[in-house]
Amino acid sequence: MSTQLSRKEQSHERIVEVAARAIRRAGYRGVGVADIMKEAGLTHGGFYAHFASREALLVEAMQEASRGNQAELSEAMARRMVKGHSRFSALVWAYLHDSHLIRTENGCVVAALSSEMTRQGDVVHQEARRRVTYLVEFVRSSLPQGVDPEQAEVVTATMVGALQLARTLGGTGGRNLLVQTREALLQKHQPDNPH
Amino acid sequence: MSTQLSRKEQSHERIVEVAARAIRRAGYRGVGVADIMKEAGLTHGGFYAHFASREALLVEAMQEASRGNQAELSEAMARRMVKGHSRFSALVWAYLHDSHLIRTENGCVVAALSSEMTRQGDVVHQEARRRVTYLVEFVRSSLPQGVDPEQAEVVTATMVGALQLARTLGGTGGRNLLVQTREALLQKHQPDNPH
DNA sequence: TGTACATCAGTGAACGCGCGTTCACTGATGTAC
DNA sequence: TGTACATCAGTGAACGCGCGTTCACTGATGTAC
Repeated sequence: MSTQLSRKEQSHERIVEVAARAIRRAGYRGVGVADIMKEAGLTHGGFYAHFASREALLVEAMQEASRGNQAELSEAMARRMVKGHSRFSALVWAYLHDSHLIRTENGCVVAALSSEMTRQGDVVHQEARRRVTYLVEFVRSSLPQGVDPEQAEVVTATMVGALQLARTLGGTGGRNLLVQTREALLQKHQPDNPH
Repeated sequence: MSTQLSRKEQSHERIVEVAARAIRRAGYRGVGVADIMKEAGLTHGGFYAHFASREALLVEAMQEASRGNQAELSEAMARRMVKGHSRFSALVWAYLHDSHLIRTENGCVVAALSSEMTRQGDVVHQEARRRVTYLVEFVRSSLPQGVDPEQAEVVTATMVGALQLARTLGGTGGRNLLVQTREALLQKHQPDNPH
């Protein structure tokens, strides 16, 4: 597994990781070729030895962001499940945690970009569809037993929407919105067991 | 009420109406000074006789978009209420109607822009907060009697999120997501009366 | 072990284009007498 | 009613800047013998 990465592969990975953060912090438009390369410790001229176009980077950045966030979510959920939370409760608390109000660059790529997704070129939009589907399936796999699996779409929409509205409101209003959303989701899908 | 508008005021209104559609179709970045002026039948040079800056136009465009969409929503709801729908059912059907999957330029400005709102300058972000609050209050005023008014935030988040995910998915997947969201909202908040 | 050459990753200047903003000017409308 | 002038809305050229993309070149690493 300890695959040796060539110098070029290391650079490539570094660029994608930087872009995966930038795309969630600043949106599609906030990802500039020169800025990304600079933050990765390189100069912009070398970019096209790594990617066919800026769009190609955006696609890789979305994949990397999704992968990274999924890993963080899973870890945070595992910590909560150890403490007795159900998988669903752990998901709701991890996804709608107050920390995501400010630190968007490590957060959910769908929540960070959803209203811009339909305005991108074909390849980016197609990757966006995959990221949405992936998130919905992750939510589905975390629903409590006995809950209709078709609820996954609605739960996902609620969490994504709540995060966005809370971020826009910010401050107390934003935190309150998260509180209410967590309570509503947990009450609806496991009313007897708050954990 | 039939206020006579001066020639300049008429132009101003036309520009804002064009921008209110453009901002929902193409996002903040999709609103270019030259394009908007052209679509309003003017040339770009005259822009700064109407607005202090592009940002000032964005603020007015958001207000106009919100006002216009609110009017359309209310009309659509009234038509459904005449047919026996409850106010809440009418809201859910009007807001999550399939037609909003494609025609975004007349749709909800919050759904069209939410993931970009936090990345705008202060004045635009501030107006965005107002638009979110306004939408939440509209939803609150449409909740069925007996439902906790604090559910307004969650319902709004669900509707906004669902519209965005459905738009990204598009086609059958998008329409299915809307169907499931409508059913879930109606079942949760008025389980006995499907209307 | 050392030398000559090829390959490779990255550099930095330059190009072209779009876009927000400015400004001197024009043509139409309104006003004074 | 007509003439002279002022005001006003809009025009279009130009400026400056950012940004995606290209390309000739450099310096380091790897390879052949």
